[in-house]
Amino acid sequence: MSMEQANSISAEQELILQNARKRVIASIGKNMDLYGITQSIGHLYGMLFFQNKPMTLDEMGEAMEMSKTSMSTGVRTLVDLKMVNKVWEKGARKDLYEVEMDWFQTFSDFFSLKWRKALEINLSALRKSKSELSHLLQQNSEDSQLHAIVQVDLAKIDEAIRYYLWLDRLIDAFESGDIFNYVPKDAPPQG
Amino acid sequence: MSMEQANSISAEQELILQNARKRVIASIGKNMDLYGITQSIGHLYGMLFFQNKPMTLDEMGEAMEMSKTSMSTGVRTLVDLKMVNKVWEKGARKDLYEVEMDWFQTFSDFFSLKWRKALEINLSALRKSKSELSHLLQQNSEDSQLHAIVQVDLAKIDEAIRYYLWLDRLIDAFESGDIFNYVPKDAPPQG
DNA sequence: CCGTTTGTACAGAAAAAACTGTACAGAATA
DNA sequence: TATTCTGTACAGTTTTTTCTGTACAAACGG
Repeated sequence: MSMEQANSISAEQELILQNARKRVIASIGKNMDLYGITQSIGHLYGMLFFQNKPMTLDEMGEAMEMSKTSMSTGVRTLVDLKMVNKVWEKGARKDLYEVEMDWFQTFSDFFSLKWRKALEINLSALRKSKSELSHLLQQNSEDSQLHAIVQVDLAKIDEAIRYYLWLDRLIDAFESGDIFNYVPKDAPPQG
Repeated sequence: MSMEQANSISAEQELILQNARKRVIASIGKNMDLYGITQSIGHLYGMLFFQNKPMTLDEMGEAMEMSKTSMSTGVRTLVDLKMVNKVWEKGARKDLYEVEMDWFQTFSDFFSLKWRKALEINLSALRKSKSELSHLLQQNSEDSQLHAIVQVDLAKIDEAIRYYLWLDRLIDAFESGDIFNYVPKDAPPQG
């Protein structure tokens, strides 16, 4: 993988710089699966992270030694996750992309997008099932045998709903930035 | 997938109950990829969730219509994530497993395990690279050309470290339970 | 309006992962 | 100790995902 760099520094210095970058890029790329992202897309992200100017698909393909098609799909995934932004430049023929450098924001956006979506789907299923089971009990209110069985499921469902409502408020705290009132961006002086 | 259930309720009632369960199980299974878990393991988890007693590998295999080998590896993944607990029962020949029903705990454990691990690896890489680049600057303190280039990378690395230190404290808040002081498990009465 | 250029859809190839059956080591039982 | 039983390692198969090259539609330039 070759990177843009003014050749105004010595080859030895360049090597040290590139090694320092490579270590971070590899580390980021490997751990990006937490975001549901492929290792190679994670690598692309890491590479973009150290780029000091927006990049085109062709440039990415060259840097990653991969096809432009892969860069297109990869960068779209990153844009969807708001980890990378499309940049507008006057009279630019090609699309340009750069990473969102505010990682606090990236973290919040990721949770808003992915976790909230999962939460909503699960909550919806839980409520629908809860409703059905409640109905079942209502319509057989004298059947204590049935009651005993269904009540166990209902209790589990209620507890699950309780958890998801909490998760919803947690994500709210991320979205609003309130979380930084509780856990400040910078550690308060210890004492 | 067949489930244990005393046949003390009518077939019609049984059907309603099973459908209510299936909906929730399918929903949970689908969204479990956020935990880096395969859909079928997610399905296994959901199935276990509605089981009212600990289960053996053979029972799981029958319920999931899958091989015991898959159950073995699947349940181990879930145990590693602390989503499922191994249960000891007097004189039981086979291993027994049941889901951890405290989802607040499950959430915290997941972040402790996965996110903290990623955090530590990345932080380590960042610090190593930071150290190397700082050295490089120190040893060429008069080279303003080099300084300009490396300083940009160092600024990015410092900001990334700042983010990870915050994430570390956030996970601390999950682990200690402090997070529930900020975002209570139950919504306070609105007003 | 015609000729380029750019990003992506799509189909096929390559790579990775999930799943299974067999075989076996270690634990439990007698 | 011998016997039975349970969980998992491993190799092979199937399924899924990733990646690429080609082809083309939309955008842009002249």
